[in-house]
Amino acid sequence: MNKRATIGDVARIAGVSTATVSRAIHTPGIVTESTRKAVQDAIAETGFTLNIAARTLRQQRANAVLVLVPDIGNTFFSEILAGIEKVASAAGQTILIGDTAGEDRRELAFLDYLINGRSDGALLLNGRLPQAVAERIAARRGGLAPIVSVSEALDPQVVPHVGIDNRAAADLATTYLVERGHRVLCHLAGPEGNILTDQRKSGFNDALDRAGVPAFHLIQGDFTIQSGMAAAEVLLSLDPRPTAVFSANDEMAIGLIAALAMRGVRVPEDVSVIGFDDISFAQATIPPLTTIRQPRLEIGETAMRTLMGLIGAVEAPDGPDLLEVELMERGSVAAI
Amino acid sequence: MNKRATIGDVARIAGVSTATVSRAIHTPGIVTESTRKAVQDAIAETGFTLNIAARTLRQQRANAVLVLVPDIGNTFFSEILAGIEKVASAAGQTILIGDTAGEDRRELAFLDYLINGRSDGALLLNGRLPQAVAERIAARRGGLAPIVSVSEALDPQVVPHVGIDNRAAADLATTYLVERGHRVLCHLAGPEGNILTDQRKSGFNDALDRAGVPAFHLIQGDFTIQSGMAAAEVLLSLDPRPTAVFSANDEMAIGLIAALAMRGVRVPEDVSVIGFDDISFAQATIPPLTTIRQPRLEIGETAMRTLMGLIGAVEAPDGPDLLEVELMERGSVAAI
DNA sequence: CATAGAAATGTAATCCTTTACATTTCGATC
DNA sequence: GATCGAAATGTAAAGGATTACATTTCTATG
Repeated sequence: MNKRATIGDVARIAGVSTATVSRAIHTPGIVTESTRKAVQDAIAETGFTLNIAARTLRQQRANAVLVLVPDIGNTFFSEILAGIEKVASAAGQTILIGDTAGEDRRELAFLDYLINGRSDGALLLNGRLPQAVAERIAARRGGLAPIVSVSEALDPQVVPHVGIDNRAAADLATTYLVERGHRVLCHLAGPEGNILTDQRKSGFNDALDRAGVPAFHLIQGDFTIQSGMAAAEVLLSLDPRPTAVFSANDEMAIGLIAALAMRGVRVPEDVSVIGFDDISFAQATIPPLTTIRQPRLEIGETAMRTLMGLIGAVEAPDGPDLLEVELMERGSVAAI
Repeated sequence: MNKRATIGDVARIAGVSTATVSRAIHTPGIVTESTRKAVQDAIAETGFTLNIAARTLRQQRANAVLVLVPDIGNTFFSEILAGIEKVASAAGQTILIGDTAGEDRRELAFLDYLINGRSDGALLLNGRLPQAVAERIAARRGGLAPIVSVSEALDPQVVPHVGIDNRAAADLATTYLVERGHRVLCHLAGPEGNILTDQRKSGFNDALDRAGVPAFHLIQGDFTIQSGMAAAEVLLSLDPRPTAVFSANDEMAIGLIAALAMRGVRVPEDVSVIGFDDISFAQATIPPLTTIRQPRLEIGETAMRTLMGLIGAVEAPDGPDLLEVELMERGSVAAI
């Protein structure tokens, strides 16, 4: 490949100045038709592409946003990412995906992108904002930091948030079980210290309180298939034995159902299971998993729009930042 | 947030030149101990971070590589990405993940990163190299283009490739079925025109040829859960009815097993199923899925190392570029 | 102590684009 | 055709780091 063409090369060939080339590219409306044509031809001839680094340096704006994901392998995040990308690419923004793998060190390394000019803003799907960054935000004068938390809220919530009402959604799931006659319930919860765990747990409790159902159990998981499988044994040892389980996510529900099947316990005949998220594998369990669907695509889209509003790329959207969930009735819950 | 500190601010405070600051940061060995200390203090005082755009512009190198994924939601890719990231971050390289969503337009937009200076190289997980880019590579004089195809090979293979021997792995899976007495086999294949489909199909055929097993069926899927579910009906209508199915990936196998269960067909008693990939959900099917495990983490690591060799960031690794698979015996295949 | 050579540091050019400001060109109007 | 205002274009500075080359400082040796 030859040396890359610069805007200067294009200018020379088109017989105009570099300023005009830049204008012909970005604001074609303000140059003469013939100039535009000449520049276009010169670009085609040279195969010119804008040097992004030079633009970023000059504009002091990267036109890129960072998306921090705790685990890119978690299918739950993928559709949110799709929503983010959809809005981003339509707005000419690049997204940089950072997989923190749950490590603080990596979180910080990625959030550095905010100050080293690599990105203009960040979307946090990891439910955490390192102390150092939070302080920086607090110290910031004028305007919100260009950060939006998505799906998993922050505590304290120092930046805008887009997601669902987890408490209400958990209440919905639990009430669904209660309405079908279940009186001994179990909640397969997420890891301790996680805000989603707390919110869903509290929705579960609220629903039982309201229904006047006193007996329930809690099993602590960590959102993985494995922990769902491990929960099966605990569940079967419970007394009184629960007739229904509300799992805080689908992965654990899927693991639980598989482990129960291995032990000869039938779902939903012996025990009903309802999940949370509606990941794609939820429809391929045996039986298909009844679960709470999160509007993931929409969450991603809304979050990205909100962030762009913060950055000033577009005016802030006025839609809701808590989106509606949907209960997907499939085959894993039976009435008693 | 105050105006960002530049290397000039640091230099002034430390009482040295910008050149020395740069050296203190990148090659601390060549500055005096006291100078290094002064610079470090000044950096701490100002909260200075390198402006990446300026560095990229000056060095003509982005220290970033593009990873093109057809669908980030596919769990298969996540662990490969983890391997890539592991090697990348250890080498100070940033990875830019591009989800092409199978769209040519997006592929091209992302590959533009190679020429607009946003990335120094690309890892292709999508099995495709747009014609325009292939031509550019062919026209390139001196050295290989900084592109490596991963997992899914290119046709023609114009750049280095890292993955597994798909033909041999499919042969392994099929032979496993034959050895367990199955004589009427079915291959649930991937989408037409996909190189993985062809390679796995040919491994399936080879194994049957060698074993002298003539009867087999082919069902065309598209690697999705849905297509696996749809395959169940076709499978049951086949005559003679296959006793075992080799699915070209786990998603389809999982869909197939679920759909068979709905129809009251038992796995593995009535029909055996073997998958391919060993995604995390493979251990939570009922029964747990016997499958071919790809060393995804290792594939990602090797690919990234190979790419860095091409870029010149490190010397090229001399390891194999076709890695070993492993047959995971679980519960979905029975002997006849 | 003079001096050579090595080590440390400094100076200033360079990477490429955008954009404020200056200048030219054009068309319309009197 | 002179003049004015608008439209189009040009000039050159700025953005922040790296690095080739130049210079200074240090160390060791005769």
